[in-house]
Amino acid sequence: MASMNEVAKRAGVSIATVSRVLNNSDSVNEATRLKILKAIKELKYQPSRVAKRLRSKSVSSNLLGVLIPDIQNPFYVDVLRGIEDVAYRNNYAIIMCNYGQDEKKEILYLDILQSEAIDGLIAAPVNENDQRLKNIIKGGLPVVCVDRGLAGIDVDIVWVNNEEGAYSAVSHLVKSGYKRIAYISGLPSIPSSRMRENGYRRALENAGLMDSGLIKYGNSSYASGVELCAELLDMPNPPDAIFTGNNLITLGALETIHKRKKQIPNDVAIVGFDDMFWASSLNPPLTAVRQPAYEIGKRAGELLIQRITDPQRPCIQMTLNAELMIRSSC
Amino acid sequence: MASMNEVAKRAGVSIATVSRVLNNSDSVNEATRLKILKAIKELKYQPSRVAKRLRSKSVSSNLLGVLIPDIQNPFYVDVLRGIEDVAYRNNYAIIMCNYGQDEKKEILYLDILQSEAIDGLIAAPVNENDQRLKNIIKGGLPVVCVDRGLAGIDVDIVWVNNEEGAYSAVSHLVKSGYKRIAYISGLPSIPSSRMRENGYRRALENAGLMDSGLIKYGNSSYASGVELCAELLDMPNPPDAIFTGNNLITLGALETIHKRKKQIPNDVAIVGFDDMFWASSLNPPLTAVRQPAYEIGKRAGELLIQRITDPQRPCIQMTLNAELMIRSSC
DNA sequence: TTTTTCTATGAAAACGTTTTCATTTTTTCT
DNA sequence: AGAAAAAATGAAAACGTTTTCATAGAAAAA
Repeated sequence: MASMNEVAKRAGVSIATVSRVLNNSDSVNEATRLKILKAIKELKYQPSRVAKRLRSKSVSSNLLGVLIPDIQNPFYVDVLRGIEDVAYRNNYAIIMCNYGQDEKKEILYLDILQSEAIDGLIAAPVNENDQRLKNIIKGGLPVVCVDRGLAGIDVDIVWVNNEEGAYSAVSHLVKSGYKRIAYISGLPSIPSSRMRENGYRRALENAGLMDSGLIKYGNSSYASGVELCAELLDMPNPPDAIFTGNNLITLGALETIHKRKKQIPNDVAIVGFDDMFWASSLNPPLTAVRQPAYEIGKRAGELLIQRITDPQRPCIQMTLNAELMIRSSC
Repeated sequence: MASMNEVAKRAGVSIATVSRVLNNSDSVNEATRLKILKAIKELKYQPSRVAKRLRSKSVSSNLLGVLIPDIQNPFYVDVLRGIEDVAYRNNYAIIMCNYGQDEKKEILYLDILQSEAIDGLIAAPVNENDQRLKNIIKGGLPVVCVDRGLAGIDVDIVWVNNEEGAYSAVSHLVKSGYKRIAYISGLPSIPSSRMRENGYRRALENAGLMDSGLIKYGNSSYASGVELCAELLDMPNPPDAIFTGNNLITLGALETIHKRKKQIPNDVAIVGFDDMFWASSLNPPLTAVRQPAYEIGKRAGELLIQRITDPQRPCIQMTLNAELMIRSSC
């Protein structure tokens, strides 16, 4: 790879001038500009983003970090797509960090990201007390949270109204006549799990149907959906409907229900948090709370780039709408 | 962030010595080693991966590129997971590049990756003649291909036997008595699309059932599955079974079939290339050719790290097994 | 014409490492 | 004891940029 030095030599100028035309930061004579451009083309010169990043904290080095708990969850894949679209449009590359809801791994990734001198970070933190991330934010790195907030610190965030989304889903079950409505929760340490539980509780308490014995807490995984759904179905008095706390839990629960040859919604109804684009091809077509995942990612990306260019901008909490997609699983 | 200089000062040594204990590359007195370690701890010093990368081409700077055509395709998500697992275990960070099967975007990402001075690259190239990628390989960057090969150049690759996988799937349809078996292909410029078509043809020719009018070519997307399946169903003499070229096409085709209230497999059977972990919860449980996607990623990651440490190692073509998962969609 | 202001450019420092080379001190060998 | 070898360390260059500072010449103002 040709370096700036070689370009400078070939054009018969100093690297300073080359840098100037590259960033057209300063006045340079048109003739020399052309010479330099020519040399650049001839040498197929590509500036080193690494050197640029090392040299100047001030100027953007065009690297973003994305820290997510579970790439296997289609929700985060869509968020990532949204981020990637805006990143690419702005010539940012993305370091993707999938920490698997493992706090140790999250910390290590945060260290790596700092060490890589990223310009900004989009993160769904392991929980709302994530001290390491808070410190990083205090340290001045532009950060936007997605899906999960951070307690006691001002930070940009893009998410949906989880409580409201859960409330509408469970209310819909209530209206449909279900009486024993269970909730398979994700990790309670994750704020969204608790917000969704709150919505679930509110709906059931309004209807006088609340029964804490019908709440199962898991670790947000597919496997947890499989197992906890089995536990529910094994109860002496099993639920007649299940509200699942996320995508993967939903698919796990479906797996169990089908394995047991139960009919949906006759034997047991199900509505999930998180829609999937193939939800209408599931058996049966799944009723689900749709989060605008792609848009969450896109908005987060936009906010981040804004913050990078203007670190003083006041923080924004952007709450998008969650929408109940009614199909035939309840 | 503390730099090596500050550590050196606090420990009362030169940066050279600090570097030496960090990489324990050279003999250093135990007492000074301890002093330095203490200073590092006190300052919470983290070496800059950027500076490291800039300085030494020779030593690994622990950054990998992953270039994939479509992050929305669950197959690539699993491949990515596999890569990420081994990358993380080896302290590599990953720059994720999702080029959306867009050649321009792929080239731009390749430029960026070079400019970021990555240590190695795992790529599913846009097609087998990808000149830019070939040049990069010739330039000496360690590269491993996944899922898609490269013509006329020796390169590590991990994939499955697409021809064989397709053959077994279509043979199964034949054995089940279907006579008019269609194929919805992905982009023909992608080698795997053609390999799968070859397997499809071989199975049908063996059975004397080949009819080129039953092949539809699309762009590998969900939307293409939706549309081309509709075209097939609209034929005066529609197929009684459909073999779909990938994950997304399968889901798109299912969507169309359901929208038209056709019964699977009575009205039309379907078997897809690419399994999904929720395939048994689809309507009906989907028969599909399973690629060991996670393992493909994992193996590719391992091969890449091997190649980074030993660039001379002869190239390996690793062909994993594709397995037909028989469920009830045919 | 003389002074002042621009315009155009280069030299050199800085970013944070690794690595080579040189030097001093210590150890080991005759 | 003297020579040779080994151990421990530092100075400085290098990686490829950006950016500050200085300066020469040209244009504009006096």
